Amino acid sequence: MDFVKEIAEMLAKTNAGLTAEEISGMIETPADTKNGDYAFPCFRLAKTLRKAPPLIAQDIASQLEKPDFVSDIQVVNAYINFYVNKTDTVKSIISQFVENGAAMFKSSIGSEKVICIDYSSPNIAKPFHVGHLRSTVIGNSLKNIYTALGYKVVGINHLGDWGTQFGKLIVAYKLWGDKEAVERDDIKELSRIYVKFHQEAENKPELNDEARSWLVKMQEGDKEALELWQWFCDISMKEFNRIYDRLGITFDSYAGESFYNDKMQAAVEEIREKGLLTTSEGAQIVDLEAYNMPPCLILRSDGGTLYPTRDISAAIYRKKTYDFYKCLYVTALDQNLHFAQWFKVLELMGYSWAADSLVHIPFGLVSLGDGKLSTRQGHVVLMEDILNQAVEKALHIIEEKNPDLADKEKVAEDVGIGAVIFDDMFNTRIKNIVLDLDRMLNFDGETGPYVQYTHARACSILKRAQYNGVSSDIDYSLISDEASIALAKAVGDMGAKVKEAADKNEPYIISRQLIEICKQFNRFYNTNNIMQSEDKQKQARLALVDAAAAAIRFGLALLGINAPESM
RNA sequence: GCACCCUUAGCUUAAUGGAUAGAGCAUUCGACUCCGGAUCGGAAGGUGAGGGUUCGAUUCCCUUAGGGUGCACCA
Repeated sequence: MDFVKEIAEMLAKTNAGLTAEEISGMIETPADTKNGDYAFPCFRLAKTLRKAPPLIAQDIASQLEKPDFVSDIQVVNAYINFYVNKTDTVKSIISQFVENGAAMFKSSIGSEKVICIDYSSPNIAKPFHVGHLRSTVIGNSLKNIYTALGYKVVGINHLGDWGTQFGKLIVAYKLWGDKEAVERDDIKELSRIYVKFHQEAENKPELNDEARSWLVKMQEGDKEALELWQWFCDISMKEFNRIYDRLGITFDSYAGESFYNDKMQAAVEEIREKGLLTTSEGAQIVDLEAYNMPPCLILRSDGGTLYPTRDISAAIYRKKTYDFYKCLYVTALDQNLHFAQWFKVLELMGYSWAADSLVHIPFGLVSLGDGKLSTRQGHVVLMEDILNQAVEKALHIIEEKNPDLADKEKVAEDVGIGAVIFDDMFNTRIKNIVLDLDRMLNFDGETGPYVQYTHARACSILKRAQYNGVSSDIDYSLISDEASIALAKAVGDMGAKVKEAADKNEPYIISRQLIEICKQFNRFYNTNNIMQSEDKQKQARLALVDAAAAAIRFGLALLGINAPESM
């Protein structure tokens, strides 16, 4: 039963002068349950009804006839507060779970519309460092969230597999590289010589010229250049895949920058044909002064392509290939201007879809506290090191608290990595993050391990009770204490939170709801002894535990975090 | 210089324009002879500044201070 709808229809019959839909949008859920389950604020009616809001509330309330599912209606100042019967609240949630299982948190509102999500997109031949974590996990979570809402999602890893860094790398490899060392230490060795290149190039600018000429050779299809390029790509992908495997992340497309090499010319021609291209300081640009933005550079003065050229080509290609409803770009906030510029260029090209279907999903900067991460200066923290430390700590805690646990390594992996992922998506994306290992590896309070622990507890009860599925005849009236009701409501809210997370493109909405469910579960757990309750009541409580565990598992899965049954 | 983002408790932060600004960490006091103490309960600690719009502003607008970022041939 949709309580909001029922209440709205009831209110629409009074002299409030609003339709049920309008009222529906005005109904609030009070932060404090003392104020009821639903509330209707009457402030806005003051203008049309020409009366003080508290009097309006009194007046409207007096016209209401209390339906069965409402236990009480109270007027507090300008609010009309509705209290839903506890049994009806619990029943409406658990019966949904009995009927649909975790599918109750999903939806089909996406109706199979296609959403492309461009995320992770690391640069080949550079180490996968903590700076790549955010795009990777946020993008992956959005993919899961949209999928749960019935969208068809295409996850795209737009690899940085072309460009000047390869020219530099080839020069560096030819000067200081060692095949065996590269094969042994793979990307670390590549990274070492890449950093060395930048150090040496400061005093020997001719190295940069050499790098450019190698890039030209790559573009001309030179055999040696392309073989080295392919080799670097293979080495990098091996490392990236190792990390993606650990994070449980997959992609539907790996079409990166090199994929668009033969597609950019057409895009450039199209921009030129549409009369948008002008020459400035030797380069080909699209002037955006009319939109209060600096010009968008399309071609370098030497004719080379640039970042916007590639993104424009890719967007056109993706629209043609996938006919997306939306295309999301999960990249750092500092690329704001870049996206605004090339989105505008596409719009000026006459692609009307560009304005509302291309969306930049920015997130805040990750720093070490003493400056920006920089591959060139070798100032990085490797993703793998962070993951290893987290897993190591998890294993240590398991040895301490639960030494007899089966599959310790696997569980430590789930918990350690869960902690890192959860920490990254606990707050709004836009916040800058100063890397703080103590915080990331803290397993107490509002953290991933807390959520996993709560889930393990719930599983443990179900296991002890030899619970196998809910029976259909549950006496919902046996669940009536405040903690149980609050837990049921937190579980029941998960579906709406998934929609909210998609609307805002904010996975933290899911993290926060998980914390809410767990908090309520632990409160419920501490105030009700489930195993020792009388049989009928035990059955009802077990159903609630089952629903809570399913909701937690579902939410963690949306974030890309595993939920072990014991830990 | 121009543009974008951020500012809430010692720290990290939440709040579709609504009721007493909600949490976690740290600090401190407590809680199973009982389902997992990676837990739970309590205490203490508050919106950078100034205007405006509104019945009502942490939220919207303007000014201002502090911090971060971007702005031509890197991505």
